[in-house]
Order: sequence, then C-alpha cells, then structure tokens
Amino acid sequence: MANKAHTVIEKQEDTPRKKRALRVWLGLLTSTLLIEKRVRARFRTEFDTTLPRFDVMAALAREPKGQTMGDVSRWLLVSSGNVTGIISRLVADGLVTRTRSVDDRRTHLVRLSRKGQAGFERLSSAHEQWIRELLRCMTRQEMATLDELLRKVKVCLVKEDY
Amino acid sequence: MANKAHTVIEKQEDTPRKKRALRVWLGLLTSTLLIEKRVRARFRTEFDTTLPRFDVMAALAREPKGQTMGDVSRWLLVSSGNVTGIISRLVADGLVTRTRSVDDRRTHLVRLSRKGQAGFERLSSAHEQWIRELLRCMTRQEMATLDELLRKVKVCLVKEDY
DNA sequence: CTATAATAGTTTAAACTTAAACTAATTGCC
DNA sequence: GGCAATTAGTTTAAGTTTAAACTATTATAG
Repeated sequence: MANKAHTVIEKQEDTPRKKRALRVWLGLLTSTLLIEKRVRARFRTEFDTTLPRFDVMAALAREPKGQTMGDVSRWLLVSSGNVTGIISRLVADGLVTRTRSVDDRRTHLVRLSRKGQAGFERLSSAHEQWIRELLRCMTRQEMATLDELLRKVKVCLVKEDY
Repeated sequence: MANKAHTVIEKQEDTPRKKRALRVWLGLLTSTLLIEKRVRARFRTEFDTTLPRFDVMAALAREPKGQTMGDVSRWLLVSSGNVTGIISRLVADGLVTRTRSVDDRRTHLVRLSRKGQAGFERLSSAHEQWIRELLRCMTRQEMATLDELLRKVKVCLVKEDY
C-alpha cells in the first residue's frame, strides 16, 4: 500500500511475491468478517442473542461436568476478563451456573444449566445449518483442502511466533 | 455439538459430512483470531496504536485524494457509526483531516494528513513484514491455493445470502 | 513455618462494535 | 415549488474486547 508508485494498475495476477502473504491474510480476514456478520445478524434476529454468548455456551457444552473460567478463556482465545463479563450475563439469564470450587477456592466451576443446555441445542443446530448454507457452493474437495491449509496455517503460527 | 451421543470419540478423520462446513468455519475463525492477536500485540507494543486505527488508515491510504465516511465504512465492512468514532480519534491526533464537502453538504471528505501518511508508511511496512513472517512456513503454492479458495468462499457468500 | 512467587478471577479504563434512533441534506415526484 | 422518500453521518445504548491493576488463594523455597 505504501509504495505502489511504480505501478498504476494492480492486478491480482501480477501480485509481487512480497504481497502474497498479505493477500492471504486479507482473504482470511474478509471471509471471516463476512461470515461473522451474517451469523451475528441471524443470532440477533432469530434468537435475540449474540455470537460471543453462543461461543461461550459452545465452550461450556464441550464439558457437561463443568470447567473453570480459565478453561473457557483459553479455549476461546479471549482474555479472562472478557469471559467474566459474558458468563456473568449468562448467569443472570439463568443459562449458566457458576460455583466456587471447594478444593481450589480461587477457581470457579461453570457449566450450562438445564435451561442453558436446551437453549444451546437450539442455537447450535441452527448455527450449523447456517454455516452449511453459507458454504453450500464449496465442493467437498475444496472444503477438505481449505481445512487442511487452515490447519497448516495454525501450525505455522505456533511455530513462528513463539 | 448437540448430538454426539452416538459416538464417544470424535476424530478428525471420521468427521461426518454434516460437520465439514462447520469445521472449515472454525478453522477460518481460529486462524484469523490467532493472526489478529499477534498483529494487535505488535501494533500496541511497537507503535502504541491499534489494529482498527491501522485498518482505517489503510483504507484512507488507498485514495490520496480523499473519500467519504461511507466509502471507508463499506470498504472495511464495518458500521458507519464505528468509522465515525475511529476517524474522530485519528483527527484528534492530527493523522487525518475531515472536511465537509461543498457540493453535497451531507458528506465529508476524509484523508490522511501529511503526518498520517508518514505514520501509515511506517505502520504498513512493519505490518507487511509481520504477516510475511507469520506465514513464512507456507509454501508459495499453498498460499496460492489458499488465496484461491478464500476468494471462492467470498464468491459463495455473496451468492448464497443475498 | 513463613515469606515469596505464581495462579485464578474480577475489576477498571479505554477503545471498539453494532443496531437503532436521530439530524441534516439531497433527490424525486407531482 | 413543495413534500415525501432517500441518503450521509452522528449519536446513543448496550455489549464486547483488551491490557493492566488488583484481590484472593495456593504453591514453593528456604
């Protein structure tokens, strides 16, 4: 973006190798944003809830026995303060229970309430259907390749930056 | 996530076709989040700025003659209220100028100031370098394929949901 | 045992984000 | 011309997000 003085037209084909990684990154970002926008909108209009709430509920649903705030924070890759806020609202709505652990009184055991479980199942199956529809025009092979490449990206990231 | 009662172990290989799209979506989300986290951290520690500020400056840099708030909002896929806030802070910092248009007095012409241009060039080249490093272990061919598939995802999205 | 370090969470301040309501200006229709 | 509909942008309220400071608890070192 800084030094394009030497080339008036910037076509996709002649992208210099320098910009290849940048182009992949922008592609990732845009695809993700577009899907996110649609999913957020449907959570709001069809279920009057939000994507972050769903994400936290999905994390909790993985462990019916319950888990700590830190588990949720690490799984979702967000800060612990962030989890505190969302969990608090879910608890206030009766969808989640939070109980102080007895053996380690620093930690809290959080889990979906019965109401939360039922709610999550409805959200989850709708969500899955939305994603399937959004990616409907991708072939099985394309999705497999994309999945594989994305997995490699994640491996790269862990390898590169510490 | 809802109905995994019939299978205790969930391996990646035997993911039912139902979950393929979901898996791709989670891969997209996670890769993007991981890169974003690293980029945010470096913008903060090395330049004391934020990713959204950079995004807006990058959008402005595309049009040295200036553009409207709406142009920026549409380019970045974010709400106009969002752009208003970020631009206001950039203006307050002397990095951006905002002038009311004469011919259509509803619109504002926004553009990088000289200081903003200079600042953006530094941010931009560092940013490009970070991304290149983060994706260093991806081969040229892998990046080309990934780029192509992501482009197709975007086409899908536009086609599917209106 | 006790002081220190490390850990789990919460709180706080600031920024980001959105949708919805709102203001101001322009366009279109008659 | 004049009024309705549209458009550009801002404002508002609520929620999300982060980093940093803080509290409470547990682990560790001597």
